[in-house]
Amino acid sequence: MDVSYILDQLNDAQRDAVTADSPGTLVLAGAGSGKTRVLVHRIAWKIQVEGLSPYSIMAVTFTNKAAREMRTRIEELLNNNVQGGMWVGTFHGLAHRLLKAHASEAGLPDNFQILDSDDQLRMMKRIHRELGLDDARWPPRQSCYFVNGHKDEGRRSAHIDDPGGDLYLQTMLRVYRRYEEICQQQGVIDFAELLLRALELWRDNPAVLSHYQQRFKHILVDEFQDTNAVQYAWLRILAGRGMPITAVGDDDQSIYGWRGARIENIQQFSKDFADTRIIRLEQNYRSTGTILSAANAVIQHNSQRLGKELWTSGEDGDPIALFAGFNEHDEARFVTDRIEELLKEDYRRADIGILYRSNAQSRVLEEALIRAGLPYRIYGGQRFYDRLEIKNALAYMRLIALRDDDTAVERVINTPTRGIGNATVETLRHYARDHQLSLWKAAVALVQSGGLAARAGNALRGFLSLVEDLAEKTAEMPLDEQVDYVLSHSGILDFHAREKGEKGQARVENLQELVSAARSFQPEDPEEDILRAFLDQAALDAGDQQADPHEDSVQLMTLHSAKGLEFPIVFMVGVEENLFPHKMSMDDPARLEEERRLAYVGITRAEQKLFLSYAESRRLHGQESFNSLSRFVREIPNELISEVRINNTVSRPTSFANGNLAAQAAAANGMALGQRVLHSIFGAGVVLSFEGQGPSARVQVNFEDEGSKWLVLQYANLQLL
DNA sequence: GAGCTACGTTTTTTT
DNA sequence: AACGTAGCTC
Repeated sequence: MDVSYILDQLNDAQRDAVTADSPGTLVLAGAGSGKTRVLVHRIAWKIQVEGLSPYSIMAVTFTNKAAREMRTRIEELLNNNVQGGMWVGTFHGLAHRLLKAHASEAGLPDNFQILDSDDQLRMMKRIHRELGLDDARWPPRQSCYFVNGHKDEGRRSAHIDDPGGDLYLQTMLRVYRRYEEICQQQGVIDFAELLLRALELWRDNPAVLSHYQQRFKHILVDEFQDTNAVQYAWLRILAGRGMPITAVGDDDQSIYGWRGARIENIQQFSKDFADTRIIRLEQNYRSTGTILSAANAVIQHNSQRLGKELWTSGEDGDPIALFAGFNEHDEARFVTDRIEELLKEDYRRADIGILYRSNAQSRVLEEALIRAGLPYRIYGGQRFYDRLEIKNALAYMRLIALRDDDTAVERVINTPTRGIGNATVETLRHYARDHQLSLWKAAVALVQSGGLAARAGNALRGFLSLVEDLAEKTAEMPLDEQVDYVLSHSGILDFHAREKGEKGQARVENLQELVSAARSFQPEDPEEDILRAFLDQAALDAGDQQADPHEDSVQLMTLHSAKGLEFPIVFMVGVEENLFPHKMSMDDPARLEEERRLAYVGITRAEQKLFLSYAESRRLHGQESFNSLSRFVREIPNELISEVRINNTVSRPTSFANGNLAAQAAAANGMALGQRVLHSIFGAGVVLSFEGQGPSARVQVNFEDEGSKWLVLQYANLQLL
């Protein structure tokens, strides 16, 4: 068979990585070095050349998007559907699949449900109330961090040492225990639990483990630097007896340490998996030589690296542009001005990415883009399935599937309002706690025993029969009709329609969108209960975060969400000390290195042109701060950078450290930045910037009607207002 | 049950 | 600054 198509068009290192037959293979894939390509071609190689059955291959990713992309590209390359039976999915997705197949061995009910982060937080709030913890002193969110943090490290409450007299640990431990108890009682599991249970399933059931050890002949793991302790242990236990494993990752792009990812895993790999071969992909096909030199220079300042240097056979390209704005508005205006120029040069809006460290920075940029009439799209933000109205609707669906789901009961027992007030719910909670029952069972018991006032009892009975009725009437319906029926008969649709303003309208539209989602939903396994599959998907899949890719628009996102993407033009904004690196990360060397990796990720997103900008003064969270240029920019060699001046001429930077020079110069000339002034011809405006002194002193004024202009102070005759 | 006010929060995000 | 939430009142 001719398999040259698998190796054609690959460079030597890529070819090595695709064909390596070592038991352990660690591919250190630099940014833009063709990582996904190598993974996909390696799978094709295993199937077509080594003769592995797709059934015996497992490929793990972190996001559903990455999993989908891998599937599609395998399909394209192999030109048919030979991937049937292959396990391709996220860690969470595969763990879920495993637990469904072995629910009883894993100690779960057959119809267990997934608790997403929002559900988890609500559950935690209930536990705090039950344990009499004051939310002000004990924030429920912190308890979630505590529980998740320990689960990510593989520790259950029973594994945590006696905290002795430490009140904080004592309390957290009580919360953790109770949380575990309640989840078990209700048959719900959170995201971290999904992974931990899957690990324990294999650890404690040798027969189950051995089944999968015999089945799989090769494991491939994407973004290995993002694995946490439990994911790593899960892979180790499966591959334990010499199953070949390929890990692909980049230690320089590890940016999720704060949520449990352990960069050490990639360093540990060659020690834990026998005869590991390390292959480096260093040739970059994305960026210009200048951009790569900058990226290499920055990342070199990190210790603890496996070592890698990106190179390209392409052009050096343009220097990196650096702009110092007077404040964040000035910075935003620079960005939109530049975008308008670029659009005249044949770039499309979608070619442009604006990257920032924190979400709060987007607002000013958005305002500037709107003012300039530039369509934009923000990545990330709230998931479709996290919206209030959608969660309400899904809560009814969840109750149809599993009545014991307390989170769902709490959410909709009085939504829409049906006269079940707080007092009734509180009685219910007590009864449930005292009798170790779910809220649903407690409600049934209370209604039957008549232990409630007549009005409350009737209202509660109404809720119970509503849910029973929904379940009964929709049992035989196709999924979308079922959703539609639930929306209208639960009263949720009317409830949200009655909300005033555009909010209600938007919510109704989202609910209608939920019906369409149900209509086009295709379960992976047609045998499975479709409602359950739909609910699982809602919990595990973020849905399409980037709505409508058809409209040509500028792309805004955090540096974190930019990982894996690329743009011909990149603006990295807010490159200031305290913001980037973020001040929360500055005193810990390890976290500072993670910030630097984030800078590396940002720089390497750019294909042709990279713009860096910062604001000498920035208002954030209502606080004005004056920050100097980010150390990461100072780590880029000067000759790669050209400083952009406000009048759009370009020159070499004189000094980087002059954070507030303009303000000082202005003050020396009796002006202040931000000062309102009047010009005899141009009218009123605000002083934006200042430079020079004596007869050459120039001032930049943003006039209300004329826009911003540089004027020689001596001749401008400005009147202070 | 709606509307008001006071208060807390605000790094990064997936599953 | 801006937004969400909790708790209060009518």
